[in-house]
Amino acid sequence: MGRYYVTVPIRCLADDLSIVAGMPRRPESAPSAPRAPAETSVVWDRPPPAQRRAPLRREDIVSAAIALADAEGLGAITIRRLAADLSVRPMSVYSYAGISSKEELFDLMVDEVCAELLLADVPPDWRDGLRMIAVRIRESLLRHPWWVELIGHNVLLGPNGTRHREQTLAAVAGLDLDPATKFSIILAVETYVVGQATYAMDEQGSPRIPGRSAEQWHDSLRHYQANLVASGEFPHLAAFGPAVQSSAGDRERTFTLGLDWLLHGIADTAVGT
Amino acid sequence: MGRYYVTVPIRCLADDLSIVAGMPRRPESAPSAPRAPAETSVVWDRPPPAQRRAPLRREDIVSAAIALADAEGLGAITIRRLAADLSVRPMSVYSYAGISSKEELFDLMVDEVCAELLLADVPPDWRDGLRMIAVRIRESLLRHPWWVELIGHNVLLGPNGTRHREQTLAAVAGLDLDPATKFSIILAVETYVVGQATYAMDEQGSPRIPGRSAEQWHDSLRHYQANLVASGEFPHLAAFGPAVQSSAGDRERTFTLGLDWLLHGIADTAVGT
DNA sequence: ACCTGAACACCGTTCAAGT
DNA sequence: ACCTGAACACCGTTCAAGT
Repeated sequence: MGRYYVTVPIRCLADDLSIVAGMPRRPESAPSAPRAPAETSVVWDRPPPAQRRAPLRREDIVSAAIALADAEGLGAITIRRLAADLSVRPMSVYSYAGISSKEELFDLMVDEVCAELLLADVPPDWRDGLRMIAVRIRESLLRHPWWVELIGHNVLLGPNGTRHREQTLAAVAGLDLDPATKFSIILAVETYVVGQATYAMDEQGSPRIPGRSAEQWHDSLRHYQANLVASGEFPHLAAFGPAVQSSAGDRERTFTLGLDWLLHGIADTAVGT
Repeated sequence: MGRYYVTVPIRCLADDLSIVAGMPRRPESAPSAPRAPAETSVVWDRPPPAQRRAPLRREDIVSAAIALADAEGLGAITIRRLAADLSVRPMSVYSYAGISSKEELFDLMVDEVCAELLLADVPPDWRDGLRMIAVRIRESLLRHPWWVELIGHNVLLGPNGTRHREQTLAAVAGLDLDPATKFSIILAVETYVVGQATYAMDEQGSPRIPGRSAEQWHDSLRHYQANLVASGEFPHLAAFGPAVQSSAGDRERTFTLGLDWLLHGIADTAVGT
């Protein structure tokens, strides 16, 4: 909780806080109480009716969903949980967000994150441009790990996703290549980034056995691996030692190395620069 | 249904069929009927009790789960559905598979798929080896699209996953580089493949609006994109035309191109060959 | 001891009823 | 017309009861 808050866009955070701070219309599900229990008290005893909050906007719901997914993972996103966070009934999430399924909420979340990818200026040099875009994507993926899970199923072609694609095309526009090859270049870079982020995910495995913690599970896995290596059937694995798990710094170094290799290969083979 | 059957390993298919062909112990949930309704008929009228099938083995359950996921997607995998397919009660899936959560079933499925990655011989040339491994991973990912969804969360370090890693390490063992760089090379190639497969997934989007088909949804998306392009705000996107969606052949060409770029970059920058 | 029926605490979504 | 309460048809998993 709060782990990613530092890096979440200010706007999202502000929206979310305003929601939390706003007077919830129905803090817990009071069984549709009558307007005012006039018989049981004097008016002065009763607090004034809560300021009827302005109706939820779609962006409020999307921001809250992103904050929830950042903090507790995609699995925590439930229409009912989201509704509770927003002090609203479940079905209101559908009507206020204007979605007709949970999947469409995910679409909105993905496109919102795509806004983080947009550059103020696209560098003139294609390598600088692609590198900058790649780094941006990586940062957003690490900031919103749930995006990795959605990226295969939730297309990136909402308004912000389209703007991002336009910028990526702009980055390679100057190259003297046919469109198909340009497109391959873009895809090669973007898929590389997505793959790196995907692999980075499995560091934070969820527990397999309900009672035990993720930490215990990782210990068991390490133990299992050590036994395998000790069997002697895995000489190359043994040569690498148990230092295979990597720190965040290692992962960034590996990412940069691979990106350089890829860009170098493109420059040398496709572009000829 | 049957869409991937051609490419599913023979063993899986055979296992699954034998299960289907085997006499289901309880075809539909008879409300725990008494052993033999002796009063209503003569023995000769009653069929002999179904041959008590040998207890399910873990591999039967895993094979059935893989076949189900191949045919209907990861979302179709439900303990209850799987139990029904195997003519068994839900809780029996847990006991016979020896799992303590659905997540562990996924772990077993992933490791089973890892067996498809193993090479009979690792080519001596590092580039040949990595290319062959990359192609193998890609083929398995396309054959089992659900694997893409699991790859971030379900570690690849079961018995078969470990064998696969050993082979990948063997492929680069001959290089005169420090272990960390070798590991970066492996990760760069594997993550590239995973990323390519991830992007290939979003061709087959699931429907967003319950009533409508996925086809209708894609049409709407195309229409939306066309409108965006028509607005004139996306000159580079417009220059590419609507031919952005790609055939399977295009995707394979893009994959191969990018893999060549990456391997070339590695050879030129890291290896110096 | 192994296995499992019934129950529990959830889901997303439908739909009829409210305003 | 917009909004939503209650209901429906599911989940994964617990746990006590069966064998």
